[in-house]
Amino acid sequence: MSAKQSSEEILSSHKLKSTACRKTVLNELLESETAMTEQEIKDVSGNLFDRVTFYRTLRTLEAAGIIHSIILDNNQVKYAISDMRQDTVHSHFHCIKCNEVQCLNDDAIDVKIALPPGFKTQSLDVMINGICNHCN
Amino acid sequence: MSAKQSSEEILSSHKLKSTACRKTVLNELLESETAMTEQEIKDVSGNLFDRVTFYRTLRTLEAAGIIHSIILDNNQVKYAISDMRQDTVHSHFHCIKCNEVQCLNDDAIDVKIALPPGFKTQSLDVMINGICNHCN
DNA sequence: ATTACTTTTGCAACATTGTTGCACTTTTAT
DNA sequence: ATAAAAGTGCAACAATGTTGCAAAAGTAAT
Ligand SMILES: [Mn+2]
Ligand SMILES: [Mn+2]
Ligand SMILES: [Zn+2]
Ligand SMILES: [Zn+2]
Repeated sequence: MSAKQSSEEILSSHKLKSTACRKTVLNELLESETAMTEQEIKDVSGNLFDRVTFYRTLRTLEAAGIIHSIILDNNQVKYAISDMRQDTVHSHFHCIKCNEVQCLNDDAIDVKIALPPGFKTQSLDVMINGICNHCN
Repeated sequence: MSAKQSSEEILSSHKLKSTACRKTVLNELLESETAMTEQEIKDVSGNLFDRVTFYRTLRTLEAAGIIHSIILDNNQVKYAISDMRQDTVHSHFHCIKCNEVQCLNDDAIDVKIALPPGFKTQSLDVMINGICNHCN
């Protein structure tokens, strides 16, 4: 809610050390309108770090709940900043033309489930594939 | 619909050659209640084929629309037989306890979407994570 | 500022999976 | 049975995931 936090603030509020790689990744994701692949983040930030460091940074940020990963049909993995609220349903839009992915406002989606007896829902992911506003 | 087709019938109806690997994969998936990983199919069928052949077989069957792949959070890929009807929305249940995945009857799910202007939906995937009837 | 402690990083190394080219084998239609 | 078309196994390489370990950097106390 309210003003956008800085990467430093985010890291310290999660009790994570403020390191160059973490700040870089966070800054790129904070600026980006859409979810980014590891490679895309590396490309725009200048490939400054070892790939293992990058890998571990993404794992750390994800484990802390700061970012989340989105897996696409084509096995591509994209990352996006998580907003604070932990909804049961989270949804993404994937443009089949430009391949961009963006998190959707969760109350844009209303899902009703009628599961067979014995099944219990815990969380719900929705992936909408289609054409985005830019490509339309 | 109605009686279950044999793997040979399925293959010929899609104008695909009837080969040992394809029949094996199809038979395993036809028998299975739940979606299977490539490794699981190999394991139960005795690892008779080269991994490249297996890989290509899965691609071929998927391209033909005979099977479809389901990608999980943990980057695992599972495969399941596709039924004939091509619905816009397809949903899966993923048990977080036993890791089994199954296709859901699509009319068990009702999704209402309110996308921002300019966005057009083409297809919709729903992944329900929870506890399955066996693990409950 | 220096020190001591904790965490992160880079590098090597290895596993798994995806992917292609090519020669050989199998399937399918004549 | 023969020939054309398609599939298979193998080698080879790319991309990604994953761990151990010693060096480097961050953090907090002196
Ligand atoms: Mn998201
Ligand atoms: Mn399915
Ligand atoms: Zn687009
Ligand atoms: Zn289960």
